[in-house]
Amino acid sequence: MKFSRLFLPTLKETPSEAEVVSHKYMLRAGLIRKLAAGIYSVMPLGVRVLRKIENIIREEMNRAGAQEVFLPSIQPSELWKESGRWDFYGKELLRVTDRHGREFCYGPTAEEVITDLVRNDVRSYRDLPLNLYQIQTKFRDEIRPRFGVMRGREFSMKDAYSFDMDEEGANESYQAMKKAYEAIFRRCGLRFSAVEADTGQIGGSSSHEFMVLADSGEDTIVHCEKCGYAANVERSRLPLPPTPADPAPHMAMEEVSTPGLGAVEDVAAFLKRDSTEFIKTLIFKTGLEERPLVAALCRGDHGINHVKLARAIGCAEASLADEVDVIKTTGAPVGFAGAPGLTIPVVADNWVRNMVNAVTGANKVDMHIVNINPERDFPEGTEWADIRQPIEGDPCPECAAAMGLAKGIEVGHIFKLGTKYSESMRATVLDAEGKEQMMIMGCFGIGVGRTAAAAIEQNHDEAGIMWPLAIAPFKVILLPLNANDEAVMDVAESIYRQLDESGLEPLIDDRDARAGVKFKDADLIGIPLQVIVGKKGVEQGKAEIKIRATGEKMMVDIAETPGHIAELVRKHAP
RNA sequence: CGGGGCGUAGCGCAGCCUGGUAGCGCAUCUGCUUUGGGAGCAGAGGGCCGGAGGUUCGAAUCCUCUCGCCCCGACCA
Repeated sequence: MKFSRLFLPTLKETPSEAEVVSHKYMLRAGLIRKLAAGIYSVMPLGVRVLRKIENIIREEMNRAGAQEVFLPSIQPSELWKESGRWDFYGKELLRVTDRHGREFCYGPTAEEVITDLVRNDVRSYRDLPLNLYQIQTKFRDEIRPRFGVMRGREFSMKDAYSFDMDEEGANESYQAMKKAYEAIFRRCGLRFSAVEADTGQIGGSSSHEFMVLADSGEDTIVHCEKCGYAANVERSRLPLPPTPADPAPHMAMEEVSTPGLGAVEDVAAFLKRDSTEFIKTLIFKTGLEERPLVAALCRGDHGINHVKLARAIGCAEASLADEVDVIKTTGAPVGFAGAPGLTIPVVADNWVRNMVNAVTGANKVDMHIVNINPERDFPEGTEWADIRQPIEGDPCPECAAAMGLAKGIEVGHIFKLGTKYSESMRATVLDAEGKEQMMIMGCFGIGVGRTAAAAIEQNHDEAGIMWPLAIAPFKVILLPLNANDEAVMDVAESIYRQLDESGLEPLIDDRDARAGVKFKDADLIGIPLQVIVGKKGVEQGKAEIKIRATGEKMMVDIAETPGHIAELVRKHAP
């Protein structure tokens, strides 16, 4: 491909809307342009990257026995009403009405459509297992799209759905997908972690998220260097705290005045106690009728994880109560709540249980209690659970080694769905005895554009993108520095032809531009290998090869350049 | 949804407070020079100042409404 013919408008300056690196470079390198909030056009260079990723996905999905289909993006409301999600999905579902007044939605996912397809055409256990996937545009009307294609509203996603006769088969399908995903992201050249994840509203027994490790990630994960355990914080398991070998004797509770001090840190400083000796009491709304408000407790230096709490309570979503509810339930303004005397249900984090002579709120303005001992002083019926946010250095649930925290970008998510959709939509097959059985389903997604963005987050420098070879839009860029010098152009073109014939996907910067411009653009768009052809080099029969990611440069004989490139491609291909 | 910010040429911005009919840098086009890290000089094109209404002799500028975009926040007691 000739640079002069390529629709590749690069930008010297970053458009003001971009905040994160991947977004900035995707705009500057001419990969995407914004049309509306969270909606982007993909330009030729961007399309080449997406196709690379898609093809890796296809190869690995096919290898894992899945078959590609292509489902409609516009889906009738009837199916969504049948699954119960027409009402449940809320405002993220973009609803449209056709000229006859029939309701449709733009598919944010395709469980309904695929389940409908399969239930109509699969009748026998002999047809299972079945795994169907597609790469399709999805639309989710996010409250706040941001970071370019990282959290867009319209985006391309690979979604796969597995159908099995029984649990065992479903597990096999799940494991096959997990293996395929690992292969996909490895081949894309990404550093990633498959972490245990929350199943959220979808339910089911297990779920893994594939996280590309990057500081700009929106998700936090805990991971153990020693044994490899890794989980989304929302799903993190924390072991019980060590029992103190020689606990101090329990002293009598006592109220102390803490005028105007509600926050743990302030009270701790005032009482000259460590925040680890505090018990924090938070009031949450549950949305449940039988217990609309719940008190959640954790150690002073810990935090409550809302998702873990919601799971412990058994509600859809737990959010902090407002001031009015706090006063109503505790009798004191925000900052002075404590478990003793509370009449609402109390859920306490496991790490609070064996605290001794701790400090907590007294449910009175400007008062705290010292020497509280949970087993002795907490209300009858207090529930104990793992509801807190992990912190750096927490022990691993598998091997007890200290764990670390990291930020990640969720590029893939795999779920065991169980019979959620096969039940609501009556997707059954006949087993060997001729009895109807619910199909056991799984679903598996990969964000294609997000994978590209994540690759940039992980592979860039001040000059621009450094594409991993496997997903680079071109593998090599030729930079003839003197477009007017026939000898230089001849050499560059001859190398270009040879690379092209070897399938090495070269791009040649044939523009009549200054060397600096070509270097800057080449670095920005991040082609992994650069071949620099200059006047002096040509006179000596040499060309220069530069590896974008490392900056490594080497002078090679012109005749041997294509061979060298081929060798480098072979060596650096993951 | 709440809060903050911004809409002026393809991109980055100034002008607005204190109304007088739009400017800078980059990019684009032409010519000459230059040519291994975003060249220099000379010239040129390109904007109903997001939109609507109002105030005024006169509005990018003041007022009202509206649309769009970006960022922050779901309260850690």
